[in-house]
Formats: sequence, C-alpha cells, structure tokens
Amino acid sequence: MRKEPSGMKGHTDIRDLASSEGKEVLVRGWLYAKRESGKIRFLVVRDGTGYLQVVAFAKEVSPEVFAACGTVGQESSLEVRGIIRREPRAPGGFEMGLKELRILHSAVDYPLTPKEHGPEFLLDHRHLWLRSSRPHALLRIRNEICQGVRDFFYDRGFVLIDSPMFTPAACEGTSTLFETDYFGEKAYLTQSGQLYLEPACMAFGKVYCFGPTFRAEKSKTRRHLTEFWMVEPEVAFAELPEILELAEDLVCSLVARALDRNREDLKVLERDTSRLEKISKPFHRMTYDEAAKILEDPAIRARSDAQGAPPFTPGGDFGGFDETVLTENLDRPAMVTHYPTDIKAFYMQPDPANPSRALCVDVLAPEGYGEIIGGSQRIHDHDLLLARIREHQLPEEAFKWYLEIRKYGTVPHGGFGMGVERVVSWLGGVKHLREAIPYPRMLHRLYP
RNA sequence: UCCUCAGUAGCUCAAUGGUAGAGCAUCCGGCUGUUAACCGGAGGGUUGUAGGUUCGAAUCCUACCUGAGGAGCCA
Repeated sequence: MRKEPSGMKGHTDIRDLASSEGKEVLVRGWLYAKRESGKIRFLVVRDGTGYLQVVAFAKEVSPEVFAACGTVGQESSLEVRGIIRREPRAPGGFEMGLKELRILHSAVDYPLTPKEHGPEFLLDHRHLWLRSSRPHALLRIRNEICQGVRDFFYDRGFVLIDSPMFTPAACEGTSTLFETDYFGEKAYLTQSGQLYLEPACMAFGKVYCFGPTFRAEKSKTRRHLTEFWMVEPEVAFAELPEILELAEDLVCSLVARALDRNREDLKVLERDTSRLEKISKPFHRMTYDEAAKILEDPAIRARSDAQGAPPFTPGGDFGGFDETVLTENLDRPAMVTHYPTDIKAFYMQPDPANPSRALCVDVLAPEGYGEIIGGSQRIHDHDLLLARIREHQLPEEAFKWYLEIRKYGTVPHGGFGMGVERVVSWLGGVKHLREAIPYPRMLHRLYP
C-alpha cells in the first residue's frame, strides 16, 4: 500500500470518468458499499459527483491491498488508483480495475446501514444521511431550484434586496413569531420580507428577496417547517394579472430547469417525470367562488366526510383535502384568485368591482402538493391601508414607515411568496418537507 | 393545543398472559463478476419511564416521556 499519492497528477471526479476509458486515474472519495466473492472484491466508491464500482482481483493487487478491500469499513475515506474500463455489469457502465488503494481514514461501525431506517433515526443522523443517495438527489434539485430562482430574477432585471431577519413587530399580525432578546428590547425572527420589499420596489422598480423565514406555530404536519426558505418578488405598477403571469413564468422555468439538469436525481427519486413534462403556461385559473362551488358539490362532500376531513365552509379558507380536490384532475397548477377579503392579510387590495373579494392568488401544485405560492396586489391608498391596520388592531406606530410609502408617490404594486421546500418536494416527488432542506427545523427538532 | 397510532438487539421488525426471536449491521469461515450478493457459524436485550392488576406482563390498566400521521395556521 502506498503512503503518498506520489507520481499522481491529481484526482478525477467520478462524473468525468467516461472520458478516461483505458486510462489510469486517481479517484478520491468514501466507501459507499462493498461486496466480495472469494478472490474478487468490489468496492463502490462515491465522491459527491457519482458512484464508481472498483474491482480488486487477488492476483492483480498486493496481498495487503486485497486484505484491506475486505476489511475497510463503510464510509471510510480513501484514494483508489486504477484503469477505467467499459463494463456493462457495473452501475453507470464503467468500472475501475484497482491497482492501488490508500485508506485516508478508516471508519468503524457507520450507523446508516444499507437497509431501511425509520424517520426519527435518519433525522437524528441527518449529518450522515446527507451522504445517502436519496437526500443527495433531492438537495441537488434544491440547488438547481435556488440557482434557477436567482437566474430568473436576475435575467429579468430584478434587484436582490435582502430583508432583515430581526424585526421589531409582527409583519402580518397573524402568525406566532419566535421572540428573541435584542439588547434588552424584544425582537422577532422574520416571517416574511414582503413589508420591507414594498419600499424597495418604489426605489428599484422590480425587486426580490430570498432567504429563510420563521414561524413559531406548533404545526405538526408533513407540509410545515419552523424555518423555511422563501423567495418573494415585489413589482411596482404591477396589478394582479401581471403577478399571475410572473408566478407562472417562474414556476415553468424552475420545472424546465430541473427536467434539464436533474434527470439523474429525478431517476434516483423514482419521480414520474411525465407529470412534470406537462407543466406549461397557462395554468388553470379559477376564482375562490368557482372553487367553492366545486367543493360544495354533494359528491365531494361525501368524499370529504368519508376521509374524515373537515367540511369546507363557504367564506372560509381551504383545507388540505380541499386543495387536493381542486387540483386532482389537473395536469397543471391551479391559480385560485379573489379570496374573501376578511380571511386574507390586511395589506391585500380589495377588488374595486367587489370589495368583499381581494386581488390575491394562491398557486396550488398538482398531485396533492398544495399551495406553493401565495401573492396579491397590495393596498396603495394611504387611508384605506390605515383603516385596515386599525380594523386588524395592529400597532399603528410600528407601521408608520410602511404607511409612508403610500404618502410619497404611491402606485399600485404587488408580488408573491414562494416556498422553496414545497417546490423542491413537488418536483422531487417526496411527501415530507423535512427532506427538502439540508437541516430541517420542526416542532421538537433542533438537532443536529 | 386537539384527535389517532406507535415505542422490543446498533437498525428494521416478529412474538396477544406462560423459556424474547428473525433479517441487516459487527466478528470468524467459504466462494473469481458481485449488484441491498450469497452460504455456514458467533457475540449482541433492565421490551421508552414510573406505578398497578396477576401465580406469571413485551402483551392488560393508569400516568408521564418520545416519535409518526392528521386538524388548526400557513409557504
């Protein structure tokens, strides 16, 4: 066994090995799995870019190397050197005929065995679980989604305006916030950057923010995290139709990007990509009242009761069952607009044609994935906004700066918020949001 | 906060009132093309915690802890 990688020019990423057929290369990585059969031993090495089957014959390597191939533990870090050859029996179509092996660190009793594990055990070992193929595939999709968001807005001339994490008061006055001590003052972790973006869009025209947001609600479902990432565009002069179009364009570009760049990852996740291929403009549009009509159908009622879901109440918000019903026969997302003004946030613009309805939209993903986007046109009239703040019994002083935007050159404007983990879950076809973020924060989950 | 279900070997699970078991992982042996390899052997347990019922409790009862799914709220 060699002590130093002498005479080696450098290592090769596994994903680039196809061009090295017939050549001797050095690969650095970790032992993912191993198998043996008498005088032949197989090591599966991963390096973050792919998986490589390494074959060691007892007659072709030193006795020390062959013995090491039998005893080296799962997830040991190592360097392997050998000839790359085409081999149909190897996963990926190529394998390495081992010449030299150097174990950098020998791992003993790696906890995540190749068998099945429960969610609690996996989440307790998230720092190691990241090495497994499924989290790896999903987080690579997340990477493309995040980069896709930035490219989309940059290409359209949006300016990134980072909103603060510490806020002096509740943004919307509804959600429960995480409270923290700020040099003796109470401060809260932000639940949305929107209120800070509205002034910025009056400065830059088109802006967006992209970062973590926090909700202290004790939600205990597969669709909730206490810390999640949200992208929020805000556009001056934009009214509801433009907001709908922007949301459609963003979602379509992200789906296309994942289909283009995450083919292998979607395969690992066994995602039915034919469902994603169908995502295109225009999305299905319906008003709240049209959606309500569907949900009040007796046949739907009966199904809702049979599943033990709470019945839809006209004028109220949709539940998880309702969202699934509204999208179950659709091959594209549904955009539901014009919700009742009084079940929506205080800043949403009432429809001038019917002030009991708000100029807002929820985008519901197909296949039961539910709401991925919520947005609206914002109230731009100072007196109306002030009245709404008082109706909602919000602290007027805290919103002084927010009201001032309506005093100096106010214009119609609007935007939306998109939950990154919900999009990643939908595209990756996984049920639980906790898999769509590297280190999920949930009720009773702060480790690791 | 509420409803439902669960907690047994490192992991995934079986044992329904009568001696606590299997597969994987680990260790030993066998096999020159494995694919979650396979075959043989070994070690591995205060059955979540506390109390109760019983001749006898993993199993039945009570409380608590932890987790899962759902509701409410939302992205």
